[in-house]
Amino acid sequence: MAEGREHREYRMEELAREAGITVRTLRFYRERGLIQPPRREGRIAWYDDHHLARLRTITGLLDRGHTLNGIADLAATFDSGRDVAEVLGLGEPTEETPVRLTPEKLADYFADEATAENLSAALDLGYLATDGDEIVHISRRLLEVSAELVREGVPLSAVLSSGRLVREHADALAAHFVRVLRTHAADTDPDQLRTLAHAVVDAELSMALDRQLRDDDAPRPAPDLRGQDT
DNA sequence: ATTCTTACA
DNA sequence: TGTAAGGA
Repeated sequence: MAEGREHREYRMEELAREAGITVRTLRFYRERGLIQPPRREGRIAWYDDHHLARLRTITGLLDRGHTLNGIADLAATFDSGRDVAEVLGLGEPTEETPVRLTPEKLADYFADEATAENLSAALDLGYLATDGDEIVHISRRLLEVSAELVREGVPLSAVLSSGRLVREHADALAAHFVRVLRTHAADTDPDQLRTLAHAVVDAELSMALDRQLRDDDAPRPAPDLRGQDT
């Protein structure tokens, strides 16, 4: 019979055996903060599937050449990350599809750019969230684009900074569209607003890119993007 | 006697 | 990271 993913608990020796490490190594990892403290019942330490998944992740990253200290940084980053339910809320009406990733897959996307600092920034931006020992990226599109930019040589830190900037402007634009709708057409279906706003921004961005790419030898200040309301 | 920690190699 | 010694 195959072992279903149960919620059983393990004592040190059993957990270590399942994870393919020694008990000494297990304690070593715990001292370095690579795994969270076990549930303590008097003298004995109880570990669960959560810890087991983490241990397998650690050995996987170790095999990929990551250093223990590096993994410790990643672990700290993930443990400090908010939970997915918190970020995704109760089914927000976004068109973006989340992507579930293992830490290894994330390393595949960004290679050595997947530093603790960058991951921390991505968590802060809300791009990434932790769900158990897995990671969730809130938008497959943003994930793919980010990976592509990194492949093109853009540092991930710069990609994330750009994301933060775009986020601010997008927030301003969205706030403006909503304000206009509520002021002049309060009865309009919000879904129509999405479509119209998308079209406006897409067209304007397209033309803006044309302008920026064309006269790059004619120095010209960037157009100001500020919501000047009452 | 068992389970885990401390300390040392 | 292994192991011996010791607390609970």
